[in-house]
Amino acid sequence: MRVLIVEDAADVSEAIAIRLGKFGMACDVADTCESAEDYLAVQRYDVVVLDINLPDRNGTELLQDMRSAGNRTPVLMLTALFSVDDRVTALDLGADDYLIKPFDQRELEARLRALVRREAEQKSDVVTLGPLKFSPAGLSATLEDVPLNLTRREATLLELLLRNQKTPLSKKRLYDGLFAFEDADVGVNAIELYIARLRKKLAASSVSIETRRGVGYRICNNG
Amino acid sequence: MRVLIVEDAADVSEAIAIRLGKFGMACDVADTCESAEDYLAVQRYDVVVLDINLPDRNGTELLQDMRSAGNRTPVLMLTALFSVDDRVTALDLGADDYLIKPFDQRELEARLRALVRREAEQKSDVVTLGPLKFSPAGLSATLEDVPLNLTRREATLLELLLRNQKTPLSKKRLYDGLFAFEDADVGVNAIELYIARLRKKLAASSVSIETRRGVGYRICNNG
DNA sequence: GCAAACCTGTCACGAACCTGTCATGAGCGA
DNA sequence: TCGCTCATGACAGGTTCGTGACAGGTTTGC
Repeated sequence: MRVLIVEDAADVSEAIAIRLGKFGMACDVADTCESAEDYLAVQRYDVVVLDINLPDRNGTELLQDMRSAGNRTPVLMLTALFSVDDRVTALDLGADDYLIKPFDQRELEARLRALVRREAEQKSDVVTLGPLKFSPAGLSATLEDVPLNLTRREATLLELLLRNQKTPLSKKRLYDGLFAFEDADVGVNAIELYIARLRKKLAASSVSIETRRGVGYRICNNG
Repeated sequence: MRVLIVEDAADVSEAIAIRLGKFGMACDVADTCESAEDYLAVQRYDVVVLDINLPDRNGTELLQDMRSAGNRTPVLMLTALFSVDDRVTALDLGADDYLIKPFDQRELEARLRALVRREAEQKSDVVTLGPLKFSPAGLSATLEDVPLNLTRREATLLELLLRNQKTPLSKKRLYDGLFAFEDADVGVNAIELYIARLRKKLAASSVSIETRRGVGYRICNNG
């Protein structure tokens, strides 16, 4: 899951990012509306945490721009001053939830999960490919009903591949799904590594990951 | 098991919470419809105990909102004035059970367990895994018919694991099932501790708790 | 009321495992 | 054949997990 945190107080955003990171959420941090727009232009997020008070513009304006541009990503507003008016405005503009500072980190996490869950309720079902079953709920997979022991990264990668069986996924795309910007120094080679590790675990079955040189990877079943 | 108690009489809600707490249920208390909605937005509950008479709105309205928002959490209505009309209304709106004040605490417990059981489609009260039998009513378990001496927390954890044998449960999920919001400062490490303690008690049997690093825990029987 | 027993959760440290880099070699296309 | 992309084993570093010891709190029994 990928989260964009738009917040100018570095200490706050960092605390959030570290904490969410521990629960497997990939966090990017923007400290102005402008940089937030850059992030949003480049990357799809599962949810956005948006402070109202930002140095360059008001967070509600950013929200408004997002919505009028057709961006339906769930947004959680965050602010110290949240009058009833602000709150109504925010919700009317398309915010999905709000939280008043100071807030409890655990509550933030819970609300984010609730938002994402609401969004992902439909696609949380089990994905199947021949003898391979993947359950996003527990990040677990079985091959001919024998559990595969996948690590978190392996599971994420497998999910990406399974959800896009038609088209090969470029290494870039996989990379974006697997790592946040802050993992900036991770080499692209890491993707190859995880593909190799997945292949090893799938070796005994009819499911395989095929390479399209210069294009990407695709998972398929030759059963 | 996680319970939301919506009741404005503090003495009543507190009594319920303390009592249910002793049976390993993590209870959050809301004294208005509004705060109840906040809780519901943030946290998944196994069951809601809902008073009809609340200061801000009628409990049935809250119930109606929940159902129309697609929330299928079992609800037990609670009230002093329960005419047949009220009762019919409540059930029509999607309440799963009702109880007339004053009521016996033990009856409340029993009904809550029944509701949750119905939801989990458990035929019998007792959950079994190989030589391990768990009875939620008394929070007691036996291993090869020898009683295991479980503490409240251990028993709650075991129940969570047993009711979700298919998918590994994340530490976060276990945490949410074990602790209420008011236990806010408990560290995540506590989960590891209780897992260790449970393992010790299960050591002599074929039942074990496996770790999925970075993903969660799962109980299974290697008999 | 008091004391003993027990439950609960923190801390700290070591072990186990995951993660990503590097380096080397294979495979493919031109 | 050359140059590139990809595959994969080995390894270091970091993170997550397991567990013993302990302090504070609660329950139990007297």
